[in-house]
Amino acid sequence: MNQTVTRFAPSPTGLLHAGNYRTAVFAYLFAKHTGGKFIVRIEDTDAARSKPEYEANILETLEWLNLPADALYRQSEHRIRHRELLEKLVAENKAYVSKETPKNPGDREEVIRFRNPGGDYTFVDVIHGEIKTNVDDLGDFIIARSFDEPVFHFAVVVDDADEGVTHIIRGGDHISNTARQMLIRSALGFAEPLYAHLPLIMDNQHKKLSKRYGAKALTEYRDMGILPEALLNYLASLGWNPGDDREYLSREDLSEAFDLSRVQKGSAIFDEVKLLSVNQHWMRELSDDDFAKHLDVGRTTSHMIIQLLKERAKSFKEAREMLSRELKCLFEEPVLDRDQLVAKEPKDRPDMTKSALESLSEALKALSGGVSPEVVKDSIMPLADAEEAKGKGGRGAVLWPLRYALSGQERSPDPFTLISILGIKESLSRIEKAIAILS
RNA sequence: GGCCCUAUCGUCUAACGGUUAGGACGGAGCCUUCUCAAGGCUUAAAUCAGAGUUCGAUUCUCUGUAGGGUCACCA
Repeated sequence: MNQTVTRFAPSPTGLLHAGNYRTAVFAYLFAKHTGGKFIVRIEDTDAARSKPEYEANILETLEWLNLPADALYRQSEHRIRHRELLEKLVAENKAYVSKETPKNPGDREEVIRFRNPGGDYTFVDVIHGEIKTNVDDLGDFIIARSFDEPVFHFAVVVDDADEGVTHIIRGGDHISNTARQMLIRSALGFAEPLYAHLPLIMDNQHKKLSKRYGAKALTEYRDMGILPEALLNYLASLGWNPGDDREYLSREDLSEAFDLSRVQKGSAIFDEVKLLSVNQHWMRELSDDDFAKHLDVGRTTSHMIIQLLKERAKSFKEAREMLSRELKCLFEEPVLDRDQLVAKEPKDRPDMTKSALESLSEALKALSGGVSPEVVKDSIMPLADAEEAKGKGGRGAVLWPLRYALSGQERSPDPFTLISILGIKESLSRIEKAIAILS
């Protein structure tokens, strides 16, 4: 029968954070799961604070997350309708124009107040069950600053009804707004929608995520190289689970499995460490081509280098940093330090390190062209094992100088992989230079 | 402070009223290993407290406690 309609209704008064978009994710997934529509409505009734660049950022982020809206509205486009209904309420004596003494700059001398009948009200929240409130101390609250300037509570009710929203999925911080919106709704004679108030997302101080306390704009996550799949997956897992042990769900998996009945009641803390680990998972799912595209560095990156990055990096930002730090030696010749080059065991025997490098060099000369790490390993390990058998310094007596000669780094990928990536010729040249230092 | 919401490992969470309370991230240890990373194995870690209902409560009820949200001519 009637199709579900959900909406995401952000106000363009700042950059939005994970908490905001988590509600968008849930509203979107619920709509998709039920074969319904997902509406985005920009709540720009506060002309003074609304900014076009914030609206642009919201739309850009939604596109990046790939949460396409079936319809896009701006609340300001509905002024005429709002005015019409405001006048209707006043004509019916359900609201009235009230003389005021302005308290703050910008306050009007005349506003429109709702005639509050008072009493107890109960509504059924899809997630929390029955929630009851007493509406007496709300008084005759303001619903518009003038006939052309409705206030949030009024505009939301009208727009949700006009746009046919069936499920109002929003943050739990709106629970206390629900009663007054129900009052307006029923005065207007609109049908009652279903409410689903999501648990809030908290920062590590256990406070509601907010711009003020440093919550990141979602675009910052994009800029640090988090994949939209990862953010979507992680956001969906905050306050919801698929009912089985799956941790990594694609957009399709999520739309398929998402249901309001498994939404958590308690708030959740946003954990960037876990987000990073989810991101690593999705980075590894990428093809080499897509990985290189996201990596977005000038140089070409081979399959093997991408493998190294997939093993290590949890974000593309981190991957780029690795390319200019521990993996730098793949692209430029390292500067070697003599003391570092000499094997730790046996101690202070540069002569032995030198002869080890010389035998390695000989062994490598037997190879040519493109060699896999396995081939390199096969030709080199016997030398290392022989050293170990002699009991002088173990494999490290051979492998450490080798790896250091190639990388100039205390930490790096293993020497077999390095040789395979660098090629025999370049590797031999680096080993020669290391031998020269020891001579 | 009033009103409202919530309560399982550090974090995200699972568990028809009956489980050795499970998984994931993070931590620790071991294996692998010249280093780093990855991988494999193992491990520590939780039902907020107190009553009640019940043969039996993580689960239902009440009280307390704690945390959070909200109290605008913002949304």
